[in-house]
Amino acid sequence: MVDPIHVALIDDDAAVLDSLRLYFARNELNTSCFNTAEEFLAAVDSTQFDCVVSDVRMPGVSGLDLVGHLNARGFVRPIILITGHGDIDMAVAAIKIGAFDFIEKPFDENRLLASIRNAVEQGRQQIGDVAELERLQSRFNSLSLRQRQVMELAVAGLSSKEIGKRLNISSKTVENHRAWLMERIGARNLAELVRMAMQIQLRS
Amino acid sequence: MVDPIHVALIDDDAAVLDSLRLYFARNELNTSCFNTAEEFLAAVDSTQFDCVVSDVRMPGVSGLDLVGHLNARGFVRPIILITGHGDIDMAVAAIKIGAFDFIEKPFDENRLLASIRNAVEQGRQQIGDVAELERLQSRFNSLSLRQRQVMELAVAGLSSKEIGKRLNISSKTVENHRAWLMERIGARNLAELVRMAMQIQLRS
DNA sequence: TATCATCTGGGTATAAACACCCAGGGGTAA
DNA sequence: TTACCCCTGGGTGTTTATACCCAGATGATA
Repeated sequence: MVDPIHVALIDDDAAVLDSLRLYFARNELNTSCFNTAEEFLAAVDSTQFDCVVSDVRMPGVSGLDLVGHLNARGFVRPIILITGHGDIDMAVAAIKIGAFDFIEKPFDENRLLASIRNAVEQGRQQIGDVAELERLQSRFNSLSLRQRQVMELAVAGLSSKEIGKRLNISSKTVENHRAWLMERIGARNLAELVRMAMQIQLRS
Repeated sequence: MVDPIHVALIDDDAAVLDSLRLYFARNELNTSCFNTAEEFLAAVDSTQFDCVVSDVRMPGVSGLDLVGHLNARGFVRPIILITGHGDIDMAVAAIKIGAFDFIEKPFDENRLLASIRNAVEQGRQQIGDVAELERLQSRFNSLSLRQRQVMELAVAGLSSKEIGKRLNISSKTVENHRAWLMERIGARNLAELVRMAMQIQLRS
């Protein structure tokens, strides 16, 4: 068996919430229900969800707004939007800003279930990449200011001597920083360091 | 003034074709019309378009299929789909496979025009990147087999000595290849070489 | 045939990277 | 005060990289 799937379900209509939760439960989905996007946003950091299913039309923060907020927070789990009164423009806007799917009510419950399973499968793949990247980012963040400066210039292709001139320190000191930062960030050679810098989108 | 915009317009309905061409002409858009996606696909390599506007429902290759075909060919210009009988699922599918926009008929012609201008602006930006990348790719392709092999291993972080062991040649020969390929591909140091390798997605 | 690119390997010298070591000064927190 | 981390700079020796030079063998092409 795979890991249990945990779905965040958001809808201001309690009847929809109940009915979908029941359906999800029958299909081995673990569900957390929220009446508003705000409630969900308050809880999202403290719980691990595999997928978000949200209504579009809700008082306050709409489903579309929710996608924007989650993007801004760096929330990488897939978001499926459902709506009873959606139009094509809305659907296009939703997908463009990164919603995983946009489904019109009334819908075949199996259609939603299939989309969720799809979303979770794809989402879990990229979760691994994101986690890897976050570990890298935290290693980078643990570098001292000087080490970061030296890294940026080294990655730009400058020699220790050139870096020393830029930073007004001796090339020897640069070599020291260089060795320390390579060890800290876990790069075994310059090529690895450059790849790491590109992955965290290090810009001068 | 900016460069004139050249739009490829595809629809099996001659009336739509004529009416849109007129409207485009009045708005300083250069238009090439096609009755089928097949006709367009036959002409696409010999002409430079800034943007594609295509109907979805057409005999033969549909607008959705067209997006797939163009993606497969590496065609990077934005594609706007228009349709008279579209539904949300279709719109979602279109955007997911990379269509720039999906507009329902009847539509406000200004809405289409705005989307085209948007598309062209965004498209032209990435065209520059793509052209740059193609120049890089062609420089890489001009490398000899040995040079490519040495580049791959150098980019992986191996020293000339290690590369020599892998390829069963002397480290001295590797150094020669290394210098030659750096000059050819235009890399001034290892860091640049690694970045180039990542851009062309060089895999071992 | 002659030329050109490529692959091969060497020589030689300088520059740079790398791996260790050392120590003083400064700030911060237990 | 002590301990810790950071920045600074140096010493020393080894390993690589880089930049030139050289030339023979090979294969394709004009």
